Amino acid sequence: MTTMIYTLVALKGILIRKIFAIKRYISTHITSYHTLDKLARHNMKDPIVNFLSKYIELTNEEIDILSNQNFIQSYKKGTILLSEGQIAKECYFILQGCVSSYYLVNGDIKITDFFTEQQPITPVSYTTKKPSEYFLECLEDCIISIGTPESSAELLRKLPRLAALGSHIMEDQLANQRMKYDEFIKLTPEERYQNLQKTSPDLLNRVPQYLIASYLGIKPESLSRIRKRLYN
Amino acid sequence: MTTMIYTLVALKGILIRKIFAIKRYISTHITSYHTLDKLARHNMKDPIVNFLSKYIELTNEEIDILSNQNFIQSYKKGTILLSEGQIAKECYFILQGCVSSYYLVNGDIKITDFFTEQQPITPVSYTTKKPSEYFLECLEDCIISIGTPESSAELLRKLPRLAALGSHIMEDQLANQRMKYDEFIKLTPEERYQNLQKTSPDLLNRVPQYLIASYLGIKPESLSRIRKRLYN
DNA sequence: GCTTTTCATTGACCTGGGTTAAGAAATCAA
DNA sequence: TTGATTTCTTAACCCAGGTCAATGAAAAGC
Repeated sequence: MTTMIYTLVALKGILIRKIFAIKRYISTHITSYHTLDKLARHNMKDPIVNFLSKYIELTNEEIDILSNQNFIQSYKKGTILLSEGQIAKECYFILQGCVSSYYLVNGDIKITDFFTEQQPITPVSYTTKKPSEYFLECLEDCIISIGTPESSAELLRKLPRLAALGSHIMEDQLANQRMKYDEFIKLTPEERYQNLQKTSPDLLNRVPQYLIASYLGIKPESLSRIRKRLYN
Repeated sequence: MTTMIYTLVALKGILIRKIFAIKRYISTHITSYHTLDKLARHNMKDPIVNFLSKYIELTNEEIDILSNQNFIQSYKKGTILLSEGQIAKECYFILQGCVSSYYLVNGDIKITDFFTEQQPITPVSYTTKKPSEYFLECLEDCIISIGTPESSAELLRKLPRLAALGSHIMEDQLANQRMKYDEFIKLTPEERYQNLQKTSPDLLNRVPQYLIASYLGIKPESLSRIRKRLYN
């Protein structure tokens, strides 16, 4: 029940119906115009509708309510959204940019996930209220919709129909998590790299290779060798 | 929503209020008395109450309804509950015994999970209605409570209060799955073995070592060497 | 009981990834 | 543009785990 609400938080602030609204926001909050360009390039519009339409159809009224709930933040590349030991007070939905989650074990980084546009991030620490064991860090300048327990409760009060969504989304996340684990078990690092090339080639271009290596469970040098091997 | 119901299926048939009931059942369905002994040894009683009490308190009336819904099956060691390519029509709750889930990749087994007493099994294929990619197999003689979509729907009709449970359980499962993945990423095979010794020493005694090895992501020979290394 | 099959261990050798260190290439800042 | 920093590649060497094969030990079948 709690998580049902919590995952919904991720949806709270997301409704941006026109790209103009985004542009307006950016011009007042962001110095760099890089991000603006990217937004235009990616032809980003109505991210919430895209996301929610996977699960449910929204009435215009509901869309309005959602869009009025927006709390959007922008972060510079390198910003740490959540640190080890800290208790997460927010959850996120990425409108633009890329965020990584990683453990710091014996001084080096172990990437467990990359999150990009239209992905919700619900830190374990957010639901458990215990200190986080991992970090969340912006790998690019980001525009992110923020959710809190209060805001999600309020949203649920206004749109009780969304309650059913929570478990749908949870279901998807569980399936994803299972797939990730199973794939990791089944494949060699080399196969995992090839898999990544197929499933998310974009990541390989926007994320530094040494982070990709970490994500694949190997060292950057090994990834170099694998790439060399594959190109022959 | 669907999974909320589906996970509940796992709870459907579980209510066995007295060990006598189990014994009665066993004596009519199982030839070997091994299992009976084990039940007595493990002091097994009210498994459903144990399990559900983690999430909710049940009234006597509810307990009665649950116990009337029981559909319990026994399986011989080696029985395959679900095969690759098959669409799962049931989900399970283990009353007694041990079940493994594994992929068959290039002819050899990759264990992803062991399930034992009081654990629910909801195959991915059961929720997605697509052919399963992995197997479920009894590693011991098992007594298992079976759930189906129909039975879960019926149960939910009678005990709508249980609906809230679904997402709780899902939440737990998601957290577990995440932990498993993260641990796999962070630890070496040797560390994973030591971890297993700590967290579930029982498994090491009841499951053959070559399956443990597979679960740890290594070959039996390597596990032998690791054990040798650790004992010096 | 005996036989057969399954499981665990050991040894010799191979291989892919880790480690270290150096240099090249790309990115960033001024 | 230039210099500094970050990221990527290469090479040499090491080591844990994989592979193959042989041997025991333990279970399972009959």
